[in-house]
Amino acid sequence: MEGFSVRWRDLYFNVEGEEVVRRAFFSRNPVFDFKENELSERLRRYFRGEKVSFECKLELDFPAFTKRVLKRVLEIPYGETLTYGEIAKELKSSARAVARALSMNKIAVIIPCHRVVSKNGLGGYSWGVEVKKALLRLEGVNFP
DNA sequence: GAAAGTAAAAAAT
DNA sequence: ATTTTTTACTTTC
Repeated sequence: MEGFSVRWRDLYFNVEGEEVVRRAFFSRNPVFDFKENELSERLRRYFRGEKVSFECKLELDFPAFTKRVLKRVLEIPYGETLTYGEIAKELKSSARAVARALSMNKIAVIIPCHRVVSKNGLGGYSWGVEVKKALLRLEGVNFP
């Protein structure tokens, strides 16, 4: 299996896939060899707190609605957040459906689903809300 | 096709 | 501040 892992605090961020990103997720231990490429370099800078954007090909093998949600989330700029409801309104859907679509996101950070929060509260995150909070703080967003 | 299951939001209490 | 509708989309019968 090809990919790379970069360390961030006490976690490892793993990206699976070379040309096309298949998955990206956090884990306690590295699951790939440390291989450098352009994307890993950007991620390293991102985790250092630099404002970087990721342009890479993603494998989105999802139903139509889910893809629309993910594509919209991809456009949220660094350091900004939207609520599930706001996205739902744009897509003429409901907050609950948007949340469900996001929960299928296999590609953390690169698809910035951590920038989607609930209206009063934080919402959820597949790799734990602590990670979500840490990512938001890294981008300069404050949370109670 | 129907019903359950959501990482939500608004309304009601 | 907690509880109860309302909500729409995927998944799984």
